[in-house]
Amino acid sequence: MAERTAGSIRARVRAEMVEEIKNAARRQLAETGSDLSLRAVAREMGMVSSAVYRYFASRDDLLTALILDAYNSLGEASEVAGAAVADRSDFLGRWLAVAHAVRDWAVAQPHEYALIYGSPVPGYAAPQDTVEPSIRPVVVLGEILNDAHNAGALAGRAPVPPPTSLSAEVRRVRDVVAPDVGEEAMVRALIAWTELFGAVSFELFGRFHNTITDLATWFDHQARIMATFLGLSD
Amino acid sequence: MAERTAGSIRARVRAEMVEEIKNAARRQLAETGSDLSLRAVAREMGMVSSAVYRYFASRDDLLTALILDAYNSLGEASEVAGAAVADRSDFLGRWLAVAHAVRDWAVAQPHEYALIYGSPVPGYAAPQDTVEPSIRPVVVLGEILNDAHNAGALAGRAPVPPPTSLSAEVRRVRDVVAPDVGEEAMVRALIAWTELFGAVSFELFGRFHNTITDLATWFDHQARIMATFLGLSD
DNA sequence: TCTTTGTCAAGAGCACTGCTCTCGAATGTG
DNA sequence: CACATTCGAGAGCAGTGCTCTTGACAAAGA
Repeated sequence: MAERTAGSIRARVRAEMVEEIKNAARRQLAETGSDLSLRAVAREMGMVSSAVYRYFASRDDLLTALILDAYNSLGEASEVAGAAVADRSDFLGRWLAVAHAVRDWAVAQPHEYALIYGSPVPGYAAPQDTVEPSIRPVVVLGEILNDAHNAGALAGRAPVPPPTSLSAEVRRVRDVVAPDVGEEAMVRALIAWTELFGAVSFELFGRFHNTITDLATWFDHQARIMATFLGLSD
Repeated sequence: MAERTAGSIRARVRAEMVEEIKNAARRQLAETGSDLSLRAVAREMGMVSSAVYRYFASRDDLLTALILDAYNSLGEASEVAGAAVADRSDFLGRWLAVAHAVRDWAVAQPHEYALIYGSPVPGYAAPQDTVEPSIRPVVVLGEILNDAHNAGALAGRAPVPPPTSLSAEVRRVRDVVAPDVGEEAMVRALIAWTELFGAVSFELFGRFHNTITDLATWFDHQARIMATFLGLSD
């Protein structure tokens, strides 16, 4: 059995090695465009391919590690951006900050975004570990909504109650993410979340090619309109 | 030079062969999950791998053919669904019909949906030929919007004009897709389009796993709310 | 009818991939 | 110091996309 003593030198070197391999993999992913070759990673590190298997049991394992890192990186970016807005009652500002943070992160590392929000990799099943980090941006958005509601700043729109078969599930999400808001607001939030990531995906995957070129301005405009839809504006 | 006489026997056999290969590829794509192997396709057809290259110059070529077919298949499904609504002035009904057609198509052939709306394939650049078939669903949606506008059924919402740097591009899209509507309505349409495909992607790529289970009902509910957002509902 | 011409499938082969196994060498711990 | 563990290297297997050559076959021309 491996001892893996916490502070041991071996363990530290090993951790560094793992980090280096992941970095090389990320670099390769960015260069070749979503095509990750274990052998090429090994080559770049000046080692033989079989040596990499000392650190990752399989290519999928390495990919999973990258995916987890990406989720956490995006999650942290969202949280930082959301917390950076000084005026906590500027709910529109907070929403825009987080939305832009998500887009900026995705534009900066498109391949990692594709890794977590593109089509799932063949044969790859997301382990349970990815669930918690994957909802971090959603939690941030939920907090804003909840705060706005409690401040009475969530404009009441004509309520369209979800059909009974959905009601329970929507409420369960609500309880986790924005416990104080109504069902109907939670539905709108889910829609806004869908639209946000739809917009980022469309931009990154070239869906707006030759249609809209000033993508940053478009994203901002569209995020503001979605804020109104949410009931957040002014 | 190849003669390729239109009705020649050789040409007909060849066309059938191409179709058979594509079908085998689609079948394999559905089974293995987005992992297309030319050799496996050849194996399934009882021929050797090199023979396939008589019909497709490369694996990417075969993939491109599948992508083009998928675009046209989805486009036709949208058009048929849109045309099937007898009451042409039931704009909400028409919108819902097309939206559901898109989702139904995607759910029925998830791998082909992933092919065209997932992360772009490594190193693969969409040829110009894919542009026209890829906007067919958008054209259908634009028509509904245009008809609704001309019938005075497009509820006027507080106009949020796009910033000047976007205005020209939005108007250019408008002129192609729904020439009679205002800029602000066109923006809402683009957002609704984004949300629609975001919703389908979220469902197919498992983003709602363990969150919302009655996905068909959710999609319908959410499409109705987006219709209100568009200004379509009654 | 015989010959030419183009098309086709097959097979071998190249460079690449993920992955396994074995074998020495280096290394930290008792 | 000796032992046990960990590591990197190398060979090797089965798979991949793709190329090139070879021989069979069928459609058109003399």
